[in-house]
Amino acid sequence: MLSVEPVALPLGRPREERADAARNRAHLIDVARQMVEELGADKVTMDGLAERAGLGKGTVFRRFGTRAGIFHALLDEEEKHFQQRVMSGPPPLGPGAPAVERLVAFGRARLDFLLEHTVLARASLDTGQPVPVNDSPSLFHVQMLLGEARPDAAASGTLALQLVAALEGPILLYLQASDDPGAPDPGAVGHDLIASWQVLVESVCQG
Amino acid sequence: MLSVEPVALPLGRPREERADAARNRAHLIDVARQMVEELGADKVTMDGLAERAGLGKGTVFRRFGTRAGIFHALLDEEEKHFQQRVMSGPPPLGPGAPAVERLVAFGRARLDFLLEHTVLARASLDTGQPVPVNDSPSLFHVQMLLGEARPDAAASGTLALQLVAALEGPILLYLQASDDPGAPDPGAVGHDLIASWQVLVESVCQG
DNA sequence: CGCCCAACCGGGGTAAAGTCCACTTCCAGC
DNA sequence: GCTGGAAGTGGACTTTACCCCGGTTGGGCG
Repeated sequence: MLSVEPVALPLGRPREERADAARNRAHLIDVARQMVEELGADKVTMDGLAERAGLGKGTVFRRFGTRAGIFHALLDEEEKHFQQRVMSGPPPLGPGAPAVERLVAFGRARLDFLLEHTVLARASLDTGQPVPVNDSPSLFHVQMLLGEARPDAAASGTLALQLVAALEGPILLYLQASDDPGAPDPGAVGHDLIASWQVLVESVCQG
Repeated sequence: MLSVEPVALPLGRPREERADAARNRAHLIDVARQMVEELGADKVTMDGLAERAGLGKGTVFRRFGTRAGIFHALLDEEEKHFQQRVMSGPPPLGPGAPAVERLVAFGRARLDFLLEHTVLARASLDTGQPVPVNDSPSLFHVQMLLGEARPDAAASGTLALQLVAALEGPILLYLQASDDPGAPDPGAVGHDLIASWQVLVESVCQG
């Protein structure tokens, strides 16, 4: 008990990411984005990415854990901008409007976002382990607004989860991103999804 | 132009599945089910299944196309029973009750079903190509009932799609099937999902 | 009953995800 | 600066989904 604890831990975190590691991550993300738009997401391979980035395959896996992790990382950068708009942009998407209006606006924005990034969003899905609900800003946001508009119904949290599923499920799970003629125009489908999202939200909030 | 067409095609289909092929399919499904409950779905391998069934790997792929196809086939058999109950069972799940009540009952039954078959349902998901919406009896059924209860809102079809996503998404996409202690009890979550499904449906149908 | 050919079978081959571990590099504390 | 050890790196290795194609067989038809 005579020894002193080495107290001075700079942050609560175990450790910061090392400088070279951060540099490699940034570079990998760069190269990955480039490869996605050049070859399509399904042609992006771990070996390919490693080679083109001039790094070892082990490095790629250490940074992203899994193939889906790469696309998740790419999507995350876009998501940051999106979150920015939601949290501190102008109403009704940002704060300052009634909860119901914000929910409707959020749905519209979210659908636009997903439609624009369908490929990444789907590729970032990892069969095997589910989407971590805990750190989903979407769920958090919907839960909050719903708690404001319908405190009773929002209590258990599952309603918010179902609403998020209603919002994201059609694009992540069901809809084809098909290019073949005769397929429904994605723009039109997006429009319809926005309209029925509004019906859904206004109904639930006693519109 | 003198030759006569060989008209007598017994069915509109190109051809029936050959007898030995059908036998092999049945056998494979049998062995697969056995392996799933013995080893868990993620330990079921194409080679393993082939070997244990005493067949070639090529045969397995020819029959099921893809790894996910196996689980899809397994799930399909259960799904048949489920559909049976929905289409011709006693009300309110079967016909004979008002549309809203049938929707609520359908949600409850569907959630029970998915909770019971979570592993298969998730394993049958194929990253790469989305769930085919066209031949989804669930969507068809919800669309029908919704058209009965809210013809105006159901018109575009997207609302039904979103409701199905609200029903299946939480289990297929978001919820952990985790066994670790401290995790939410799946039974309790199921109960909550059923309750908020009811809120959702009754709201949309002007409850 | 035997012919014929499309459907079917088998299993070796390929590609890509993910694991492992010996080696290298960063950086906090002296 | 120097140094100890934690963090990071590379690439061979393993595993597995999925492709391919030469050989086999079921079953409609003459």
